[in-house]
Amino acid sequence: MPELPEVETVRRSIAPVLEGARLEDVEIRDPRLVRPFDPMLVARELVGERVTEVGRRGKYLIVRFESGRALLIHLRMTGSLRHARRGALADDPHTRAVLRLDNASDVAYRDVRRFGTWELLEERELSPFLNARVGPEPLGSLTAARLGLRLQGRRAPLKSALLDQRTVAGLGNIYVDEALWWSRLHPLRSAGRLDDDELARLHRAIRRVLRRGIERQGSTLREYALPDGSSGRMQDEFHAYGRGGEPCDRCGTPLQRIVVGGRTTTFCPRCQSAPQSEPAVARRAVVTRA
DNA sequence: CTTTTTCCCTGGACGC
DNA sequence: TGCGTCCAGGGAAAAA
Repeated sequence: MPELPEVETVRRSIAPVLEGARLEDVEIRDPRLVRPFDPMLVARELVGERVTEVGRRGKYLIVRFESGRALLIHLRMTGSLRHARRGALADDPHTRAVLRLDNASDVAYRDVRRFGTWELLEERELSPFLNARVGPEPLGSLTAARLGLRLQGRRAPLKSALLDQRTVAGLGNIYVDEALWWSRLHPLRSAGRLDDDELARLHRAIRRVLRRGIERQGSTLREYALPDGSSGRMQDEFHAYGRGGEPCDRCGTPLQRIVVGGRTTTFCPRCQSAPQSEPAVARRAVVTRA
């Protein structure tokens, strides 16, 4: 599942390919990708554009063009970008769109589950679009105090608040579970009730797991791959995600698997204990044996 | 306003 | 071998 480290890895790999290139042809095979717009019209708008910069905001890839317009690519669950010589990726049944570049190569968009989206925005639309959906960049100027302000007054479970992209940009199920494990915070803690020390731990842990994720070029579980088809290696360093029933790397207690806000959540019931003051929250949780 | 629920989508794993 | 069922989950939209 592409989260901030995966999207940033894709950005870094694909930027040198796209920047300066002109789109000679654009084929949008899956109309769902650009819904509710007409794929033929979107493709026609893109042809002839020259890429000036490939950026990222949260989990959005931002392909900027000379005209000032921008193509926002969201990979959602199983989306990926591949780069190869012309025509090499055309036969893949999961290729949903192809950008033909003027340097004799193609960038193909693959997406098995078709949740991904492409949005072509005018220059003036870009900031409003992103600001309405995405909070501060955790590897940017986010401080523990600012994180505290984002969580202030929120009664939702900490896990749910962190998955909300407006709280902090770019976290998904994997990196939230990892950050909560590192910060020793229970996923069902009320989001607005962390003290300063806990906020500092959480802030540090979020930055730690995201930085490490980028260093390891993301986590490859099934579909995620770099544009050259290679895999990330962060999955080898998971302490919580997907490890229900396995011993905690800190204390040996079996990790527990629960569902929070419809998302599978794995944590250490000993290291990440809920405080006495919030028993009602813990009791409401749906707990299943790992 | 906030929070929760439903829906979208495919393919791999699993039970029989 | 095949079929049915469950599960993975980001985020928009609807419901509460």
